[in-house]
Parts: sequence; structure tokens; C-alpha cells
Amino acid sequence: MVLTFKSPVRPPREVSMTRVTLRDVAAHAGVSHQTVSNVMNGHPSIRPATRDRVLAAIQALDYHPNQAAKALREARVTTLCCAFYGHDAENVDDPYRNVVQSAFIAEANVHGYSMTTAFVQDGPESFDSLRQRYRQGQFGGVVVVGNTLNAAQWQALQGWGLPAVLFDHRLPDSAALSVSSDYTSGMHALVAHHAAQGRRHLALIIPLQDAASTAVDRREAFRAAAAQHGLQAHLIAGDWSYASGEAALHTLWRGGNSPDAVLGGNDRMAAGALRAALELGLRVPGQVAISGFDNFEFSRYTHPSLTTVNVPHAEMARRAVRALLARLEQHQTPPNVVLPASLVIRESA
Amino acid sequence: MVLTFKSPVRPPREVSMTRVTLRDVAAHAGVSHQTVSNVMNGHPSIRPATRDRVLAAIQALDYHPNQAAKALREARVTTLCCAFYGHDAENVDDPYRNVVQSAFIAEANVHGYSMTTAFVQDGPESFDSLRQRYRQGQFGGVVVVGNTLNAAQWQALQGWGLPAVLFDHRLPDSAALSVSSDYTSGMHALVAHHAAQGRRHLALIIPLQDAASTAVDRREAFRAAAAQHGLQAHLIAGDWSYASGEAALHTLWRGGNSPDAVLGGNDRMAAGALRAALELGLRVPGQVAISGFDNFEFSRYTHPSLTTVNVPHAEMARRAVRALLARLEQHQTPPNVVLPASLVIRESA
DNA sequence: ATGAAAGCGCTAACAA
DNA sequence: TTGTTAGCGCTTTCAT
Repeated sequence: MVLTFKSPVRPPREVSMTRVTLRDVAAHAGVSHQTVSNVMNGHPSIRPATRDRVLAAIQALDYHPNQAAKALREARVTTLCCAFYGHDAENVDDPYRNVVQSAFIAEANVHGYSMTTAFVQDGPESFDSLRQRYRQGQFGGVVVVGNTLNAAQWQALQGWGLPAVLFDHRLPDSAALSVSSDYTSGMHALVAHHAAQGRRHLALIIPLQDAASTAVDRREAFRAAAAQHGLQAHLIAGDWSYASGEAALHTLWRGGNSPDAVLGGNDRMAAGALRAALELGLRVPGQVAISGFDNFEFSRYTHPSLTTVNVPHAEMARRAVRALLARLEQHQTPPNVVLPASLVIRESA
Repeated sequence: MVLTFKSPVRPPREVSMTRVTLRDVAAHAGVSHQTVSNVMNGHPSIRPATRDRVLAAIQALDYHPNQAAKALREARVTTLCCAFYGHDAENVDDPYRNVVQSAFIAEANVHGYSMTTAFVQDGPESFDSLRQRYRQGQFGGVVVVGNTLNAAQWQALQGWGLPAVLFDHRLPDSAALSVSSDYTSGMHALVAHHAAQGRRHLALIIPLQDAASTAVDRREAFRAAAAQHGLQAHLIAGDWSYASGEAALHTLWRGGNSPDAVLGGNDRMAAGALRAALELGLRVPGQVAISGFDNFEFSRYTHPSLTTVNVPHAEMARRAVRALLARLEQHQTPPNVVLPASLVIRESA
């Protein structure tokens, strides 16, 4: 275990700010500081006259209660954390992270909390820095994003006493409080749509080894749904990137026996496959249908626009924050949340 | 990577965390609590033996200094704020906000600060809530995003004593410390490229009334550059949205005298225009060139991919944070930053 | 080199 | 109903 005794960066210097305190207000209103505190916190049993005098003083002095003092005294923080596990902070373009992070922040703000962000790299040292920040009182609970988190790591979080919610990921036996989306149903609806359009041979571009539930669910549902509809099903490797989608389509067409529908495991790979197909002169969806998965904004901008499966990322994020707050504020364990993932039919399939 | 997670030094217990304080460590090490404080802060003049004993106690008790107490005592705060002025918190898909916000957060974290986010609506009430949060000690400085901020509002921020940096926006006479990008040069390069490709009649889709420097710079540079190259130049209204780009192209082609190059004022409008052009059966770039502005990730995903102007949003964001920290920590006023915006030639123009 | 005292701004508990 | 006292955990100042 590595403890940081000295901050690696230079500590901020003092910022000059005229601080108006409870006592200043009290003096101005001719009451004790406790009375001011009571007024601030809406305590009962304050004479209206006193109350008015205090409020006037607060106005006059432009008083604002110091949050650090409050936090220290009440031993609680109004900050949450979203921890991106295994994500790269530098990869600023990733729409998944951006959408989800923005929604976390907005929802936390709605409830009067602020949201800080941590990027946790693969490795115990980085994982431990999350614990340090928690123990230092930098946040009171965490939403963990990162579908490679395993049961042992979840247990570690629990061991720290850190209230946590797992986002877009499930653990076996519902070991963790989680908010996820029903990729299985989404994939079934998508395959059914391809079948209804007369497609007979489907290929899914997706990481083949990835053990994350986001990948596993899609792979297994794809196979099951294809079997159910009596369709030929084919998996081909991709790594979630645009380029891997392009490459996969070229690979598919290099060998004979090309599919008549290509399913991108996410929108980016679908966009790559779409581009590759158009480059080959294929008519989409005439000769080959192409579909995505995620429904990020850009899936409307391709030509043809992408048929895809909507994953309600923002709503999931909001639910995750609410679940965390339920644990934190009401000390209750809310049920796991699974939101539907629904088919969005556009032009490409 | 398989990791073993050490169980916490103290066994898992109730969610209520008993805090280990300086005094606990002091007692364990048989010294006074200030000695522990001195060790923590790397003070000189500590006997190695004492120091080791203290470190051992810190390890043994898993001590982490309380940030709230530190902040209270030192009257400083290690949180910054990025304030999105006139942005909608609900609009979670906006790549501009997402990219910029992510970069702010990442850069702040690099320097040991956390970053909170505020959405400031148009109106004095919302603007004042920013001041409240500052006065409550929720953050020590702000990066203001929102190119409708005027000089009076900037002056208000200054009046509060709130250290601020203006992002992607300039005020007349360099009234504000700002970080922006050279849209003028970017637009000149783009127009020169269109001219070099033999285009003679250019149309720019852009808000016609918008007084923000982001819009004004692009409009004026477009006119100047087109004149310089002896090109026919034409402005047509758009509101930065995908749909408005589509509509603008249809409008252009409904009247006769269609341009041979359409410049989207941003990538989204360009994508909309591109789609509309393809719908009309136009060959791009054969019959009409289409270009964007921003170089967001999806501009690589269209077919043909978008020629555009790269705006270094993430780098701008990093610079803004660093400029703010220079003000905060070194009490110096760094110079305004203007980063280059460079042409990215792809397939569409 | 180390310890004691004071107090940052706030709230909880009790006293008046 | 209001005021007084006592800290929350930390750092600064000053004494030892």
C-alpha cells in the first residue's frame, strides 16, 4: 500500500476573500451566533422580530455559510464521485464517457450534490487512490463505471465502507447494487427486425473474448435470437473502435459467403462497417443491412442513417445517482435497476 | 490482469466510518499531534526515529488527513468550477460541452484539484447562484464557457473577487483573461483550400445575428477570405444544429444559382448539409464540396468524411485551467492564449 | 526537535 | 426563546 504523505503538486496558496461569518452577522443583528445558525437552518422557536433582524443582517453583510466548516462539523460531505475504471482520461472524445459523465453531474447537482470524477487505472495502486480520496473525505459515495470490475474489487469497495453503485455492469448473483440496461432484449428485437426484413445471414462485430456483461450479453443474445429465427449467425472480432468496424467488414467480404446483415456491436463499429460497405460499392440497406448499438447522436448523421438499439445512457446515469443517494441518505438498499434497450429503426437496416 | 486486493487494515464495519485523526496517530506513536502534522507536511527538523515511528503509526491506523478540516483551517479550497453560461444541462449529447468539460476535469485532476460544474442560465438570478457557491467556498476559481458573456458580466465576476478565465470567447480590448482559438486563420485556410480546388461560389451556413466571437470571427473571415480570392460568397442562416444544416442546403438548391461549395459553420450543420446533398443525388465532392468546422470525432464517420477545421478544444481547455491556476497560485496574470485552428482535409472537399 | 495553545466557522447540547 | 459552552480535525505561533 502506498500512502501519499505529501501532495505531489504544490498546494494552492491562500486566496484573499473577505469572509463574513456567523459572528459578524450576529454582531450586526445584536444576537448570538447560535441564533443566526438557527435562522439559517430554519429552526422553529425563533421570534419573528429576531428572525427578521437576522435576515436583514444576512442580507446587509451578504453572508454565505462556509461549506468546509459545515462539512467538518457535520462529518458529512455533499460530493459524490464517478469512478471510471479502466478508462483513459485523455480519450476526451469518447461519447460513452462524455454522455454518462455529464448526466451524473447534472443529476447530482439536481439533488444538491456536486460530482467529482476519478479515473481508476487497472492495478491495485490506482484502485487504492480511490480509497484514499474517500478516506480524506473528498466524497461520500461512488458510482463505478467500468464493466471489467470483478466481484473481488466490489468486495474491496464494500470493505472500505464506501457506498457504491455499479453502472452498466452486473455481477453474478446480483452481488452488487447495479444499474444496467437490458441488452439481451435489445439484441433480440434487433435480430427480429433483421429477420423480418428477410435477412438470412447475420454477422455481429464484437470483441470475442471480452468478459464484460456489455459484451457477453450482446454475443449470447445474438446467438440465441439468430437460432430462434433460424438464421445463420456469425461472430467477427472488433474492439469497439471505428477502425475495427471497417476492418471487420472488409474481412467479411474478402472471404466468400458474405452476410446480408452486419450488426455493429456498437455505433462506432457500425459506422466503420457502413463506410467500408459504401467504399466497396455495396448498396445499404439494399445489398446489406447495417445496424448499430448505442444510439449515440452521430448515428443520425451517417448516410444512410443507422438503425440501432437505443441504450438510455443518460437515464441510467440519473438512476445510478438516485440509487446512490437512497443508500446514502435513507440508508436503504434500493433494488437493482434494469432499463429497456429499444430498437430504433432508421435507414440502414 | 489478476489482482489481489488487500483487505483493509481495519475490518469492514458499519457504513458510519469512525475517523482516524491526527491525535489517534499521535497517541499510537507516543508523540503530540503536531508532530504528526509536521511529518505529514514534510516539515524539516524531525528526528528520523520519531519520523519513522509516526509513519508506522499512520500505516497501522490507515490514517488519512481530513480535507474539510484542512480547507477550513487553511481558508483555501482545492476545487475549481467550470461554468457553462447559457448551456442546457439536459442536452447531454452536445459534443462541444462534453469534450470541453472532460478536458477541464482531467486537467484539474492533474494539478491536484477537483472540478465542479455549474450551468448558468441567462438571467441575473442564475448568475447570482454562481456567486453564492463561490462565497460558500465551493470553489476557488472559475472557467467561464459561454460566448454570450458580455463585458458587464465579466466585470461582475471581477467585482466578486472570483478568479476567472474566459473560454472560447474574447472581450473587446482584451478586457478578460481568455483562451480562444484562431478561427479567422482557420477560416482563411479553409476558403483558400476551396479556392485551390477550383470552387468559385461559396455558401456559409451560420447564425446571421449571433454576436458571439465564435460566430462573428467565422462570418467576417469568410467574407474577407472569399473577397481576397475573388470568390462569390453567400451567407445562409443556421442555428448550429444538424437539422438547420439540412434545411439550409435544401434552401440553397431550391433557388437557382447554387454554390459549388457549402461550408458548415460547425460539423453538425455540415453533416446535415452533406446528408441533404446526398439525398438530392448530388455527388460530393464532385458537384459540390462540403466542409465543416470543429473536427469532432463523428466528422470522420460520415461518407464522404468531412473536410473540416480542427479546433483544439481539449488543448484549449487544458490551457484555460492552467491559466486559472497561474492566477490562483502565483497571483500572476498570464497572457491571453490563442491556439491555431488548422485545416483537416478529408474527402468531402 | 517537540509540545502546548489557539482558533478556522460551524452546529449540537445544554443552560438560562 | 435565546445565549453559552464545547468541540469537529487541522495548522500556525510560540514556548520549551
